[in-house]
Amino acid sequence: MPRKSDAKERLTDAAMDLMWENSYSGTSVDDICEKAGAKKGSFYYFFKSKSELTAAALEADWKKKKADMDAIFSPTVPPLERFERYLDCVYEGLAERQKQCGSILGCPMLSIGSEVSTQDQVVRDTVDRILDSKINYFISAIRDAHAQGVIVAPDAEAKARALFACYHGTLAQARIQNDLGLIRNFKYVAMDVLGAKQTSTASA
Amino acid sequence: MPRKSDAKERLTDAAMDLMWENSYSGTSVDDICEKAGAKKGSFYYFFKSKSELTAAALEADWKKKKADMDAIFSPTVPPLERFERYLDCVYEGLAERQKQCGSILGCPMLSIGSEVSTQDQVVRDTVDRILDSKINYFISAIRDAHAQGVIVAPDAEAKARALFACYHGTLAQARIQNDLGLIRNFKYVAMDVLGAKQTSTASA
DNA sequence: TTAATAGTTGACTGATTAGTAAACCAAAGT
DNA sequence: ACTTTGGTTTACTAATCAGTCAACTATTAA
Repeated sequence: MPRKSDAKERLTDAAMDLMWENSYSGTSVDDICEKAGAKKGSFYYFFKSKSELTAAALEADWKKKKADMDAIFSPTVPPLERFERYLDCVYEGLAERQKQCGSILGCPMLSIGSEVSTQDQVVRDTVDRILDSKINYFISAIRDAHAQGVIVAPDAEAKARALFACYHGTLAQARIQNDLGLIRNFKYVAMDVLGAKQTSTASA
Repeated sequence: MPRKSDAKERLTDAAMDLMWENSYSGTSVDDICEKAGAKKGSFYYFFKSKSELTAAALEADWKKKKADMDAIFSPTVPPLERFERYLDCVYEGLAERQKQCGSILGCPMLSIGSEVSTQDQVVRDTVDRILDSKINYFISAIRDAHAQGVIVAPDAEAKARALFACYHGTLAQARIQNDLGLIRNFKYVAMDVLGAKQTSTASA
């Protein structure tokens, strides 16, 4: 067997990075190749189109994040604390990224998904499926919280969808206004939406 | 004075239409010109760049919508009913548009704003300002509702921001999933987020 | 009627776009 | 040593991109 390469991973990483910061249409194959330190020939050796690379990049990104989510949303941690930890984690990540590029970037899944939804069925389906996986963390945490009587949410799925929407809307606004404070504050908004009595972290 | 033209308006209309359905980067000046029935020379006679045209298009779009919002959020209508009417109106608009192009398009301000935020300061500022105007309708409706004792929201602005985020998040998800039902259902989610006891329209 | 004004047109850059194809190269198995 | 496998590289399309410019034309006020 001949030499093996990590160029494929470098390409998906570069793609995620650029598309997160800019956008799908605003990121060219040449940009991706340059950032990945690969030539265009290599790009099309691994992927048959920009669309397919994007789907692969989103998938790879999710795979990494999923591991963290599994830990954060572990049934061993109290349900409302799962949200607190998750939101802290998101905050940290976005704050870190802001230091590098100067901007709050929001949720790549939502930005990219929203952009391509009318134009690229392959990418859209990928995003759709990933978001669907993601919301399940919310649903079971809410179900557990309800079962433990710490919130009232007979329809856990509906509540999860509301929170999910609120979360994504906040990230989008934080991106537009480049305001990290919106995300910092969201922990309290989330508890309010969930109808939780104030927990360890006090609200304003 | 020589002949006067409506080409400028045709161009901003076409731009909004295309960018709403697709995206900023995904919409070319040539596309806009073709849809508007104008030549590129005319485009650059009226606007000095694609970026400036976009800002003008968003501004013109907002000017039209603002008139409707003023009517819907009139202090003469009961505060919670303002939201119901507004959300019905949004629903109608998106459903209509879906018939034409087959897709739920969400909120153009948010999609475009989110896309260009890291790349185009002129457009970003425009979006930022418009969103800021828009949230004021929410704030005063919530303030009125609180004053009338129909909801409990001592911090009207915070509540408005939460609802605003939830609203935008829902529109974005509806776009990604191409699911009008999310918007249909949002009226009830909104009332829940506001903490309103069930009004005329019953919830699920 | 004429000249200034307001807008239109088409032909043109030069850069960038996604994608292709063939030559090339390095390692590992035989 | 040599061939197969897995990957890289260079050079290339043909289309599209934002933006320019000079020539043209329709209107109207004087």
